[in-house]
Amino acid sequence: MAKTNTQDIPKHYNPNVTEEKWYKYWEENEYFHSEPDKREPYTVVIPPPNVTGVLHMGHMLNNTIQDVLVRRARMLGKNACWVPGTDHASIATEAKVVQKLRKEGIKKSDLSREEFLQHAWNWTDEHGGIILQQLKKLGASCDWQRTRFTLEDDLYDAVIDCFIDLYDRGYIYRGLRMVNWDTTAQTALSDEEVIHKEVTSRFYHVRYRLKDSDEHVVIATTRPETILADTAVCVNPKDERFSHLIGKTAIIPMVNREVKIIADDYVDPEFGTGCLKITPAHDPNDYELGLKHGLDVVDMFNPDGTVTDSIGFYTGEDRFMARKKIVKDLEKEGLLLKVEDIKNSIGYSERTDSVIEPRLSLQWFCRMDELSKPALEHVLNDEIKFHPAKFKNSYRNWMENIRDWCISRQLWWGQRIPAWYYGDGDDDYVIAKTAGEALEKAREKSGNSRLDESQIRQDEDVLDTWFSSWLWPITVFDGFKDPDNEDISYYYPTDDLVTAPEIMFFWVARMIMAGYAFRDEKPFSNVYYHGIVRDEKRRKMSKSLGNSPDPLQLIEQYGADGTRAGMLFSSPAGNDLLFEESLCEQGRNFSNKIWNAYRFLTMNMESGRTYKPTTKIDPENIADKWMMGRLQATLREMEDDFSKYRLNEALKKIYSLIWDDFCDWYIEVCKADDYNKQMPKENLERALGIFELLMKMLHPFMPFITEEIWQRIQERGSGEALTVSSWPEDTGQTFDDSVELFKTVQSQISAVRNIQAEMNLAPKAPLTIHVKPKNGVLAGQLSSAEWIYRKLLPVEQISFVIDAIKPKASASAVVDGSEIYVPLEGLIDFEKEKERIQKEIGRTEGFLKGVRKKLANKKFVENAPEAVVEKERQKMGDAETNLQKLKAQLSEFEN
RNA sequence: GGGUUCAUAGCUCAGUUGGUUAGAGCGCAUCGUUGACAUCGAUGAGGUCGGCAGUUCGAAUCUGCCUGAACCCA
Repeated sequence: MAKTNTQDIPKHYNPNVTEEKWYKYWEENEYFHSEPDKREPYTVVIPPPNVTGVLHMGHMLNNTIQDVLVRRARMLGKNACWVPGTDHASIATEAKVVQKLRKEGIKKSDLSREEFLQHAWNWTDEHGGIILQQLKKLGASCDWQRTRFTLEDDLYDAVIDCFIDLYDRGYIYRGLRMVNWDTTAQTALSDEEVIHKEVTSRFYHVRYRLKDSDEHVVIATTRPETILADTAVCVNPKDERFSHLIGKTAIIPMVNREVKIIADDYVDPEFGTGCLKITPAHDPNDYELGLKHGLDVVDMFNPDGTVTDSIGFYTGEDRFMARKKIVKDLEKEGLLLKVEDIKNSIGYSERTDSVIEPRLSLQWFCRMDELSKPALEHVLNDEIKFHPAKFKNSYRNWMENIRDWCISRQLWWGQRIPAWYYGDGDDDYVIAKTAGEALEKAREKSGNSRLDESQIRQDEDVLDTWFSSWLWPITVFDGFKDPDNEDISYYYPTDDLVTAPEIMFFWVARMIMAGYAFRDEKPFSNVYYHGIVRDEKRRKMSKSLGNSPDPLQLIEQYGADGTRAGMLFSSPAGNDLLFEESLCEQGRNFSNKIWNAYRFLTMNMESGRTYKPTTKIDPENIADKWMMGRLQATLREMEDDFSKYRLNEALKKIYSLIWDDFCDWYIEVCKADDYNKQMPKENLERALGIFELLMKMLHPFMPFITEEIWQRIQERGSGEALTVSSWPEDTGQTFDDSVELFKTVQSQISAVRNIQAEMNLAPKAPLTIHVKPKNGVLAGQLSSAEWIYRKLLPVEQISFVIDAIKPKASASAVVDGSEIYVPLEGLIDFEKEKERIQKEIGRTEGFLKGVRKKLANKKFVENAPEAVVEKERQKMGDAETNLQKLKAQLSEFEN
């Protein structure tokens, strides 16, 4: 039963108290916890945020969307399970720990692996997972009992098992390759972790002398320091300028190394000087050429990007300092001929932002050719659907040109590669889960049965974090440890994955590969890509730019509901979101509107009485039927929007239904006739019943205020929270006739209001209104709706007479064939009124012109479908009637 | 260089298979607080749908070219 007459409801809604209260209540009642049962499952795994991370705007958007989907599924009666968790983010976390230790005066190199990991775990235990607590503030309805971490024991083991399995299947190999080297983190990176940026560089033209000749060649390079590691000069064989030089010997400046001038089609004669310096150790293309032509490889950099002592110049200098120095030295020797600006693309580390150094090194790779096949096929055939579908194109493009994945990282924070070495040969290793197993295998492979544990050593490196994240939909349900367990059998494949397009390759593609590789099944059915949150200048919001508001502060200021609504208002699937705080303000205002609608209803309750909300509408009341018809129509439209992941559209519809229809019209017509009286009890109970349905429809978007109102409307037991209630039923009712009639009444009332505004009438000045309906049927219907006019306009007198005559001094309007006269004796400004009507005539004539032109076109009448032509005729007829009436009204003033 | 996407009101965006006088929110303008809400209400002014051709009875919507922007991959 509804509580009665709550006088103490404040004028403004305060979300802070409510939100904390209800989140606690939901958690205590374990509404978000899921266990397998007979219901249909609905499963979402969270894109695990970085364990060291804090909530930023992107997380907020991402998790709001997931929460909307999950909450709606729960209300639809599905067994909703949203699994939260974090990943260990090896590079980022290790960098943070190293930095922290440095502040304490401890160098990583002074610590053993075990000691360092202890520090890292301490750090993680202390600071990690803050972000999960922050998600609660947002209202995220995750099953917290299922929280996982990619580096916890079970998930660690799964990654090792996965590595061993793929190795046994021939997908993993170790090889010397040119990799992307991050000199700050001092580790290899995958291609996906490199960000290419267009920059302006200096292009240095340098002269190389030729041996036993007065001639020379000129090369052009953006990296003059690597001259010291050159092992050839290359020209295009078709380039006549240089054909006589092929086979001759050039002398590398500074180091005076003698190198051959070779020929290869790879060289573009148009680019630079047409002579290319070849540095196989420090450029991927040069490396390929080196292999082809059997060139020496001279490595001149240490892992940290400083020059090695084997070169003899600039020893220990950073690569960029070495560049400055060699430029000076070359200039001194007269070998630097020219410097120009050039635009080129440079790779930067995604994590440390340092310039990637192509580096030849021995790394572990995962072959992608086979794994990618089913992953591509099942996206192209919509077994896994992308929303919006346009992302299938870039997915396909990437998949078809996929290259092997460098999975080893020269770090300690992560799953250690289960490779064990027993000798110095390239092949002297075994893959094993434990040292014991490794020893056994090593003895067998080496044929040396006397090998002991001290003679084998495990690979020092760990695996790429994404090599654990790609298993996430499987490992969160322990699908590796126990492939047939109840959880994974029930929840897998999951339903929806919500993420940003920027990690399609990092994660989505690889999860799909893992799904088919390890369970022969997709990991999820739908991928919903949302946009990137940008500021008003279209810049991506980031901490370093300082252009991102603090999400928690937004929640503090506008409420989680307001903030969620603000984010969703402008986030169509796949499009970037230009975030403005005013959107959250709009969300907050909406909360307040709802609050006050409820406040108003309670003010109409008599103390001591009980009110039973009902959804049974009064069949005699067109406003009731209209409201219910609108509600049912919106329900169906939202259904359609959800099926297309158009969450912002669904939100806008329920927003408009509550604000425009329910508050501005329905509650208004429910009010008592007399301002001093209270709303009739039946009206109030029906309004409350509709209010409850509206709260259900809004709940996935704004969970807190809806729960608050829901709990205020009636006393509820612990199983009756809105969060676990059911989504409104589609009754199939449309009430078409009532909806149409009510809309007619609405437009007539608007027309009168327009007269009030344009004639500068006081809003409450009593009016006499003569309505001249366009036909007798309508006259009867409108008469029965007279009470609505009286509620919404300051009506003194109103009539609905089919042969009404326009009083002399009156303002008038034509609404869809019906006329409205408002006598304004003494108040009317004739010029203004003429202007009003003239404007309307102009509008109607413009419209008529278009329609007539269409109908005058023989080809249109002959070719267009009959229904379309008929519609045009109808429009023409209506417009002609309206126009004629308007002209008659105007002529009244001419006499 | 290869690929993808986009261009609609001052701003942010809808406009789903071609038939609307092209819609919404914010912003703007005018008016309005004795009781639901000024975090509000009423009313209104803003667009030759980037440009040029074409297909069609009919184009914001389809095709081509041009201009401008963004993203991804090398």
